[in-house]
Amino acid sequence: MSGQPNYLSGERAHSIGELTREFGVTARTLRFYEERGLLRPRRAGQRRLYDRGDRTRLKLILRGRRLGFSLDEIEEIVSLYEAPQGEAGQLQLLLDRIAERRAALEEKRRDIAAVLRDLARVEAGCLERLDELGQKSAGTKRGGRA
Amino acid sequence: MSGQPNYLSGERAHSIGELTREFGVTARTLRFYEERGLLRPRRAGQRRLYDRGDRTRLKLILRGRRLGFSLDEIEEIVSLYEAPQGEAGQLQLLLDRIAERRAALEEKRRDIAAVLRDLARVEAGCLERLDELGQKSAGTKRGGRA
DNA sequence: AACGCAGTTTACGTAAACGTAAACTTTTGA
DNA sequence: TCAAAAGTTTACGTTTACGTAAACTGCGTT
Repeated sequence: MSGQPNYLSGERAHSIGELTREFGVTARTLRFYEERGLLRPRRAGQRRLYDRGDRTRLKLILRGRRLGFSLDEIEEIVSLYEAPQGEAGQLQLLLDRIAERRAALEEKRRDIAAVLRDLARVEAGCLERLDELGQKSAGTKRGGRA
Repeated sequence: MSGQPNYLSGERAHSIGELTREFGVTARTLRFYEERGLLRPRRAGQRRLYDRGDRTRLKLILRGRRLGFSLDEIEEIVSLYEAPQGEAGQLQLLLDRIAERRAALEEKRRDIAAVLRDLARVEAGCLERLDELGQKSAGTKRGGRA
């Protein structure tokens, strides 16, 4: 528990190259996210330095991306995590926005469940059909078990 | 159970305008999906006629879209549902593709769970803070309960 | 000194998924 | 019958999320 800011604490900051390898994104992507205001790494001269907070943000961003959110939406979501502890009105607004996001996520969850269910049905049909074929083949070519 | 094709059965086919209203998409979108091969409504002269099958496909497409899949991925998913009942090799391939899709969906599911968990944490912090404010306000201005 | 490597800015290019406008035909209600 | 409404094709425009290329800087080798 030191009051030191991140860049003075034990953990090393990472170069852009390290980040690209760790997260499987290109440097262009990281710079683009910065340009969009989604990331704000500090600098050592020109070079960007990404600390733990930046990596956390990036994880959130990529999670949102995998879920098909636009960068605008991602920005909104990420901003929820870093809300400024305002007064009652602000807090209520924040709660409302959280509720909205939750609703969107739960729709996605239902969609996923539906697709998974359908896939399971197709798979079952597939296996059944394979089983039939197996039977036939077993009758036709004398053994069955190779 | 009639052997009749859809367009001879009881249910009416729908115009493009009806579809746009039912699903909240533009006609442009429906034509675009057709151009991409995702939909194949039959025609009465020039006009498109969408039957039950087309509406089912559209539902699948929109579900995929909400989940952030590209139209290419959606095409792949939808094609899984209408696989041609091939022989063993084909079936195995189909099973493999189903497994891939399932994996992708389950990653999304985990991502959703993670975001929901984080949102719940932020929400809890929010409520706690609101509670504190409520206490203070209650002490300050004599009543508390409005 | 020269080189290569990682990083930087600037700027134009691109694929996906439609939006929008024009010009035309077909349906349909008054 | 005739004008509005709905639908059609064709074609260019737009936004998002980066890709790609050029030209430059600083640093550690060799």
